[in-house]
Order: sequence, then structure tokens, then C-alpha cells
Amino acid sequence: MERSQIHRVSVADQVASVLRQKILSGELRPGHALQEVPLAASLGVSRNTVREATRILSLEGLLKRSIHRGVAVSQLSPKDVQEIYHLRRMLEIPAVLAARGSRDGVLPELKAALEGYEQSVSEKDWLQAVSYDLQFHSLLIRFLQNERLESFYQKLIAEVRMGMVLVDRSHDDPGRLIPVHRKIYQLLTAGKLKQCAALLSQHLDDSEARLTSVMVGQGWKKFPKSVG
Amino acid sequence: MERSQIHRVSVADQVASVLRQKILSGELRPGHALQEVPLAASLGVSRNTVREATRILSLEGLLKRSIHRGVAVSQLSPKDVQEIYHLRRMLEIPAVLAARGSRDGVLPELKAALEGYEQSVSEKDWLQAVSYDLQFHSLLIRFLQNERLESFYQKLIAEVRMGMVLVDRSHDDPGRLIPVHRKIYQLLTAGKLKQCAALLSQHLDDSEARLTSVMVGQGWKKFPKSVG
DNA sequence: GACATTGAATTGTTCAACACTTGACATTGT
DNA sequence: ACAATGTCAAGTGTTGAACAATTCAATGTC
Repeated sequence: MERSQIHRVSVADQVASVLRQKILSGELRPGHALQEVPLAASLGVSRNTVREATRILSLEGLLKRSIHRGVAVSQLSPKDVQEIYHLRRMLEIPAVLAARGSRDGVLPELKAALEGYEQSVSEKDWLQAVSYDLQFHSLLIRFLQNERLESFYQKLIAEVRMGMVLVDRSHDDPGRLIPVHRKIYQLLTAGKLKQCAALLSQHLDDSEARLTSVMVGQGWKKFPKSVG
Repeated sequence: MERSQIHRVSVADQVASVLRQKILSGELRPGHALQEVPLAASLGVSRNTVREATRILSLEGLLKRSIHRGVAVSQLSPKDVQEIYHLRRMLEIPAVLAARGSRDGVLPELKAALEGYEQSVSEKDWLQAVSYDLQFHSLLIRFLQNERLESFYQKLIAEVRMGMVLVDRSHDDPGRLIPVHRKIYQLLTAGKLKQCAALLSQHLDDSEARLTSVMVGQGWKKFPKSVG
């Protein structure tokens, strides 16, 4: 039997998953403070379990703990964005350059992510579009065949995603990114890795600039009690 | 027991620190199982606090949780070593190549780590020697001026350190590494970054080979109840 | 207005209890 | 013998209540 498939997860991990999804979907916005007792009550679990869950998420960087002051959804500063994109360039570019050896297994998944992205955009499902967009980039990292790196990259992606879901889509059309992703995929399949890396680098610069401009546009505060 | 040190940040974090140090010093060997109740009793804290601490360390990779089976000190497989050194090359080499701009602040610290290493070796304090060795490499990462990356690298270093402290020093003389570290430092101060990177790469290959050979030498088991 | 004081609210920690899982051992049936 | 099954103790997972420690805002004093 497949033991790995069986529902075998601790409650604390499940609570962490629920909260993680609410953060990444934008339901819990950056800066939002979480109180243990109401949260435990609303989820039907004990306070200790909530504490374990928030401990997990704070180590993932999605929540920020201040001792005796509680936890709040993390807020990216422009410096954070800069740091994260520095790392993305540093990891994704070597990844595509290493794509020669281990391309075969990943390419179908890249294609699926690409098509999922295009369809989400056509349906104006921005949340899912962001998800597919970032999945596409995550798959690039897989070329490096390093599980620790993938896990680290996932954490980075979770952080940018937290910021991206807040982008106002009325002034930012994700559709225009379709040709770029498609071109990256084409260059990859064609083995033109140098060109692909160059395009990717440009794409990341663009993405960073867009996210940064959004963040400075919305002047958000330090520690609001509640948002939304 | 060790309550004397415990009173600054949260107790759970302090327990995590105590355990972390015991793991990294080799007092708790890979595979060693930790039981909540005895551990809580010996540290003078509650079971819940121990659970929070083990949660922290398991997310850092130092402990491994198996649901309903407890936690045990993580064991590196040869594949883990390979992965970690892949990442070390991938991070440290770009770091020295980026040393041109931000060299000044770090160089004194590098020199201090170098001298600390040499003195520890002369005193045959292997544990401290390993510590200074790894600190030297950690400082290289600082050239990239990226806090997230430093934190990730620290986690990697903690993992290799867990393996390194078990190396049998009677068959492995750390003193022979002194010239290498010194040369790396000299090339760095001279601005000969390409040469420095080449030497570093070679040094990492050597380090990986040494650690791997040690691990296969000691044929360790999957999940022993207790070691030592 | 600046500054101590009080006190409610919230987090940090402990404790005891119970449910659930595991692994080892004993029992059964063949 | 021996494999399948049942039993049981030990350990983890989770809960709920309690208390200690800290923060923060409101109050009172000078």
C-alpha cells in the first residue's frame, strides 16, 4: 500500500497549511495581526496547536513573531524585494544554463505551467495566474537537481507571492507576460540556453520593477491591528 | 540543571539553542532519539516547550520528526553531502568573485577567523577549529550582501558541521588545511579573485571528499535507539 | 505637558489528562 | 514451527485550564 498517500499529517501542520494558503491568497494581508485565542476558536483547535502552527510559519518567513506582542503577517520592504530578486537571478540563471543535462523530465511540466498560466489569464483568474507564473519559475530550479535548493527557492517564492497577490490588476495586465514565458520555454526546448538566460534575466528585472513600484504605491503601515 | 543560562528570549528558543549546540558539538550524535518527557525534565521545562524547540530544530534540518515515532538527530547521507557541497560551490564561488565591491568590512573578520583557526589547531581543539573553519567560509558569503542567503548558508553549514565533528582526527590532520585558508585570504586581499575562486573550488572538492570518505567509513544505521 | 501608576488584554509557560499510534510481546489456529 | 491476530505498555499528539510575565493604553499626579 502507499503509506505516503494516507492522511497522516498532524493537526498543527494542517493549521499551518490553512494559514499559509490564506496568506498566499491575499485573504490575510501583510501586517494583519493574528490572535491566538480567536484563531484557535475559529479553527476548532487548541491554543497550543495554533502556537505550533504559527511557529512553523514564522520560520518560513510568512509570519513575524514579536515576543509578547503576537504574530502578524510579514510585510516585504523594498529591500526585501531587492534581496529576493537578487537571489532569483542568482539561482534561476544558473538553472537554465544547467538545463542541458536534465531537461527531459521537466519540460512537460513547464509546458503545463505555461498553458495553465495562459488559460488563467484568459479567465481573468489572477490568483491562479500568479500561481502558475511562479510554478513555471520553480520548475526552472529543478534543473539544478537539488532538493535543498528547491525548498529554499519555494520559501522565496512564497514571500514574493505574498506581495504579488496585492497587485492591482486594473493597472497591471499579466497578459502581456505571456509572450515572454512562451519565448523562454521555446529557447529552452531549442537548447539556446545563453539566449534563454539573457531573456530570463530581463524578465526578472521587469518583474522586480513592477513589484517594487506597486509596493511604494501602496504606502503601508508598520503594524495595523486589522486590514480588510 | 542548565536553568542558569535560560532567561533572555523565549524559553522555547533557548531550549532549541541548547539542543542545537549539543548536536553541533557532537554530544548528541546523528541518529540519537530524543524523548520529550525525559528531555523536558532534564532541562526543567515543560513538554510543550520541548515540543516547540524540536519543531524549530526539525525545520532547521538538525532533527527529523516522524509522526508518533518521535524525533531523532538527523543523519546525513552521502547524497546529502553531495547536495550541500553542490550548493557551497554554487554560493561561495560567486561570493569571492563579488568580493571586489564590499571587501573592506569583512576582511578583518576573515583574518580573525583565520587566526582563530590556526590557534585552535595548534591547541588541538578540533571542535573549535571546525567552528573557525566554517566561520571563515560563512564570512565569504557575506560578500554577496544578502541576509536571506546568509541565513540559508548557515543552515547548510550546520548540517555539514554535524558530520564534521565526528571525523576521527587521528587519521585526519586539520593542520594541513592552514596553508590553503591562508592562501585564499591572501588572494582575496590582493584582488586576484579568479585565482581565489579556483583555489576555493579545489578546496571544497577536497573537503567534500574527506567528509564523504569518513561517512562511508562509519557504516551508520537508519534509526538506532541510542548511540554513545 | 511630562511622567509614574494602574489594570485589562494578550502572550508565554506549565500542568494534567486523554486519545491515538507504534512496536514488542503473547496468543491463537493451522 | 510459524504466520496471523490480539493485547498491552510506552510514547507522541492534542486539549483545556490555569498562572506568570509583558505590553499598551488609560488614568492620575506633579
